[in-house]
Amino acid sequence: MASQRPSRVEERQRERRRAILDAAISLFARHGFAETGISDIARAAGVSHGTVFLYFPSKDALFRAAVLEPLEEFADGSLGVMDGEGRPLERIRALVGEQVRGIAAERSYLQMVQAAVAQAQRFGDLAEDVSTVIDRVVYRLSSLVAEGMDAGELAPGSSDAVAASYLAYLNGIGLVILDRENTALWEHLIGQGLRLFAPLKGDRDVE
Amino acid sequence: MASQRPSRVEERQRERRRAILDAAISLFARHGFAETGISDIARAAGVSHGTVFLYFPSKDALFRAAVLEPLEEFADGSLGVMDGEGRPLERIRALVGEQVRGIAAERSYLQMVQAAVAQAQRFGDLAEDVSTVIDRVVYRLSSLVAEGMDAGELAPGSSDAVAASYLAYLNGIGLVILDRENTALWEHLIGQGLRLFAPLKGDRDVE
Amino acid sequence: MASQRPSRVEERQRERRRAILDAAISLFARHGFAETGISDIARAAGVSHGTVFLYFPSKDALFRAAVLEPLEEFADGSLGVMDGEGRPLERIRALVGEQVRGIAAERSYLQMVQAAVAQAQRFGDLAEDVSTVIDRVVYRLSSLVAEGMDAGELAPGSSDAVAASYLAYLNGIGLVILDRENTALWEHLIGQGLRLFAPLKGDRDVE
Amino acid sequence: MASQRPSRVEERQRERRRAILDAAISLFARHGFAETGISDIARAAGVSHGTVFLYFPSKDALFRAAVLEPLEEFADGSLGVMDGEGRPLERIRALVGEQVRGIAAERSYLQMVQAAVAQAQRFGDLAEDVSTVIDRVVYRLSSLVAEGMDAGELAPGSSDAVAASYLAYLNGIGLVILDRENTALWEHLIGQGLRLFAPLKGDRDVE
DNA sequence: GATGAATGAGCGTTCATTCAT
DNA sequence: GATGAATGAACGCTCATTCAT
Repeated sequence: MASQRPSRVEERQRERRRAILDAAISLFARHGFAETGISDIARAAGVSHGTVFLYFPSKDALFRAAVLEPLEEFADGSLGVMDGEGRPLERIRALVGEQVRGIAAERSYLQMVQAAVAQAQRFGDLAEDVSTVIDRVVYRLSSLVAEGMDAGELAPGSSDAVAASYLAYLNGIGLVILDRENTALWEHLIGQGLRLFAPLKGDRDVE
Repeated sequence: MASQRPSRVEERQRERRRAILDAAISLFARHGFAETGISDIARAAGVSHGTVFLYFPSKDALFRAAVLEPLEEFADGSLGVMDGEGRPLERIRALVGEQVRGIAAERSYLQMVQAAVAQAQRFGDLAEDVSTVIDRVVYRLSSLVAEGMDAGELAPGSSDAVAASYLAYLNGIGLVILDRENTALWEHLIGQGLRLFAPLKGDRDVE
Repeated sequence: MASQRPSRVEERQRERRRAILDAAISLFARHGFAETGISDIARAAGVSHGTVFLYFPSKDALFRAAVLEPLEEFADGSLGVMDGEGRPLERIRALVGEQVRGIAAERSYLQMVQAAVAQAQRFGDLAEDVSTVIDRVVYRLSSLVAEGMDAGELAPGSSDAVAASYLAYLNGIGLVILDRENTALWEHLIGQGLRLFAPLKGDRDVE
Repeated sequence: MASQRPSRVEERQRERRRAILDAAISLFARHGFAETGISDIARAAGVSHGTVFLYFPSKDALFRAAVLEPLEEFADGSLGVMDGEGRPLERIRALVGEQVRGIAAERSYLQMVQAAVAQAQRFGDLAEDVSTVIDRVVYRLSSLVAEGMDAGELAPGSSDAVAASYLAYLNGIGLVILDRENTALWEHLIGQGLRLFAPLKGDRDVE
């Protein structure tokens, strides 16, 4: 069947789509939607600007894909960590450490997502779709937090609020802490992130 | 003297400038810089588009004012609370409560500031000026936190990291918590914000 | 009668009109019609831009006056020389010497007149009026040349063509000889101008 | 090879460039730089106004080309005649006859060149480039005149001044003699032009 | 009479999108 | 499928002109 072994043509097409999308993510993120031209993206992807429209029906659709695809990868990665092994607090520590360290490199991408959400009307369902993806992560995190509370590893409280506040914190540091090189600071920020989960004394072997 | 009582003309001009600036803040914040036309702002302010250029020399300058002027008000308010009376933790509690409750209404404004900072090159000194204003607040907060640590009200640690993480958190919840109506959640978010300061047991009479 | 002794107000008004017109001549000549703003003229004349419209009904009308008034002075001066005393060739020599030396300073004014004539449709009757003034000079010069021919001072021929060619030459050197400082060249240009009149041998005591 | 025979596309592009440039020359010359809109040129050339910017990067660049390209053709033609065969005076006669007859059709083009030179600061190097092209012609003419003087065909004097005065005269008649139809006058103007070279008696078989 | 704030038509230029090749 | 020439809507900004003060 054609669907089983992708022909060389299909492969080439996937590559081109990927090249265009990667260029779009990088440029939209760094310069914003309006300040990025289709021609800039085409040049960065090594195709003619006409070709971009073969793979994406409009600039808006390309932006949509540039926002959603990395977000889904982020969500999948996070769910993977949370579904991993170990006691709840261990998994939370792993999650926070990985995400805080990772977020420092993503300021411009985060900014693009914010812009997309901020202009919900302009970009149609995009904001909703972003929320859906993020909610999946928050929801899973909330249940992990609840587990930790039940196990006596975390101070009791609203697991939903804890999960939401952590996601907000993660975004916040990614967006406003501009000093990317100060690694001591970023290690402190991991500890600060953990404080939002209020781990109980006995477990405090870190920070 | 003429300089003591502003003439009717001067008053009218101040009003118009204000109307234009308010319209600009609202529209830039909701739709972004590039997606907002001078004509849109003029229409919203009830003036002709030519008039906008009587009050601001360019779209960039208007954007600059739209970003900086509210930011300075925010900074002044925050410094006022931190310089108030009471023990350090009391003042921190007052600050967090006020700011978290206030930030819910400012998502789109925050988004505009983020956009300005994200495109530092595009907007020249604006990003720097934003940082300068914010740093004033962070710096003051850091010294207040240090005071609290010394007084034994807060767990010891890096007061700079605490201050920075709180500002990031504040931004983060403003930007990503879209559910503005859920007041129970927002009250929880105040508590979560306080956790970043790690107040010591004895003082925990709230939440 | 009011018309006999101009009141102080009327005098002031004449002065202002003059100041505006002088500024307009200078600026239109140096920068062209479209590149000169009413505000530039007002500033140079020391009045507000609104005042310009009290003295001239429109920018076009101001341009018209800026072109015609100096032209009329030029014509009056030329006619004065031609109506002076002496034999025809003497008067022609005086005219050429004076005009060639004078034209070097008027390049930008000449350019403005050319622009006005070139855009006849745009500036309504202005081109016609310019022609009328110039024709008065050419006509008088032609009759002076005819006199000189009859007197045997100039080679016989079409006095109209001689007069027209001289006026064209005068304009031409004013417009294209950019080297204003080279006085030796300009003295030669006087001699070249006289050649257009073909003075007969016996009279050649100059150059 | 593709490079040998221009493809249909290349041909079409050359045509379009030509159409735009011709329209620009005509309109800039008749209405001036500022008074001519890109849209006017596009309409006259039968393309959309966006297309103009595919062929010329800016209005200024288009103006530059509109001024320089015909000037270079004029210079090449003139040099061709001066480098031709025959004794110096014969070649000068040929040059004057051809150029005077030709200049009658070029008033508006000349006016455009004048405007460009007059606003040297505005148009940057354009004025310089115009001078460079014209100087080539003046320089060659001066050496031809010197040849004629040495050969005893022309009255002795400053060959530079003669060449400069002739070029000025040519410009002058092109600009100020508006009566394009009066062919008798134009024939006289050829004779007047020759007078600037002061051909010596023996050769005077014309006029 | 003199001012300058206000207007809005019009400009040069960009760029997403279409389509003939 | 891939290209890039062509289009035209939309933008920021200027400035002649009007008119309330």
